Amino acid sequence: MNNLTRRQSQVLEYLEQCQERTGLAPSTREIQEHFGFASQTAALNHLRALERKGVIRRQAGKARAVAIASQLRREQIVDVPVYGSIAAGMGEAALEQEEEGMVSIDAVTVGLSRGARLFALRVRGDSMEGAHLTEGDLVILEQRPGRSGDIVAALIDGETTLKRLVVDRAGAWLKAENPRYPQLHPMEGLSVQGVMVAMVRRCGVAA
Amino acid sequence: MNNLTRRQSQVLEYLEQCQERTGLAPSTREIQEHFGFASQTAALNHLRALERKGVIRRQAGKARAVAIASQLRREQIVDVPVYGSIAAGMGEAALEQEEEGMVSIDAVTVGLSRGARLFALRVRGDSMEGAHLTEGDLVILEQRPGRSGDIVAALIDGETTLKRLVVDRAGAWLKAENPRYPQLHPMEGLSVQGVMVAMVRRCGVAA
DNA sequence: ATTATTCATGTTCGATTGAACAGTAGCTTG
DNA sequence: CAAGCTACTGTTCAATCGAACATGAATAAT
Repeated sequence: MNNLTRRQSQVLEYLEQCQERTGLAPSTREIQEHFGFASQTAALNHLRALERKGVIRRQAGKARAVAIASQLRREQIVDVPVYGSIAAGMGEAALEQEEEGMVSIDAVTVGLSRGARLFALRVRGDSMEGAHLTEGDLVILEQRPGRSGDIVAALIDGETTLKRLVVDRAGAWLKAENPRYPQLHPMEGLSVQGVMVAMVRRCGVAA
Repeated sequence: MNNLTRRQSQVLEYLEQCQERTGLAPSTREIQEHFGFASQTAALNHLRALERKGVIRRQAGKARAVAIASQLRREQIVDVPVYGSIAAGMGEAALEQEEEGMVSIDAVTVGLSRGARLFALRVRGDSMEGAHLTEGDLVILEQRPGRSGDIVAALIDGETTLKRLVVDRAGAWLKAENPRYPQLHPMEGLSVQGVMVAMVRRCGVAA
């Protein structure tokens, strides 16, 4: 795969750098200037060599028409906003506000359709330990109605928590995946804010 | 944020579409043709409007110099190759071959430095349940020597497994985070293939 | 020794392209 | 009703830019 000459690697690296910084591919003359070539043809030849080796793709005649193959092959990436840990009284409006950061991940590995409204919450406490969720885990949820057995972020009697949703003859209620926590049967109402579709854990110094 | 007119949204959508398909921003004349404008100025004005509203960034005079702001703000994204589940006798060479797919995730949320050599493995079995890892979880590992307490993929007596690394007076050994599994004390040697730095779980129909 | 490849210079050509200028029309706001 | 914004048309200009051609030199492969 890496049968590139030193110069070609340098040019490729410069291309990646440009696209990360400016979102834009450089023109042949910009490449020329960056490497101190006396001729623009030198840059053009390197681009042609990289294209021949399949590392980049170009479109004849068009300006700055350089795309890095590895980034095109990549699956679509979704940006998921992270709202703090689960807070009481979190409504639709509140979701828009308390943005804490972003997670970007490719759509395929988390198995979600583009267009789905997503958000993420950080797990607090150990009430879902039985479902292998622990303090600090980042749960990605989709805003849609939940089915029995789903892990959901739900608003129950004015407070929002992450629990497993159970629907049976007794109606809908929430079950903590930890024997030390009680089942939650709604007094007034239960509204599902989102259904867990994926999870990301970051291991710091110690897991 | 979304104080865009209908046309402006359409143009923005077209820009995103172009960059996803070709990795390239369209020229004003391509925008003109796509929307059936009779004048190229119409496209240019829409770009100017989008820039004024902060949705895109442009560079005066340069061809196709359109970058979508939300994608520039995004953190660097790393591509991690996924090798199947943990197989026996997996060496450096084997790593290069049995590629199964790719995970793309932003570098910040998994907390890893760019340049680190990364790979991912799918967890098989329940020997690490105590560390909240379960069947099907995708563990992201960095190729570097492990420290005591790290969860590592290690080659021990010719077989590779995912376990917690413990280094004490008795030397280095592996500990399963599940009381039903034995501790692994190496007979011949123990070589750490990678240290767990993050984990991604995908929830299918049922979690 | 010959050939191919890489890396480079110097120049020219024509197409692509952003930008500017001069208008027209509809629609909303004060 | 004037002012301002959106949404265009039609035209011109000059800078940008890819591409081609001629040429040369160093290195690796055959």
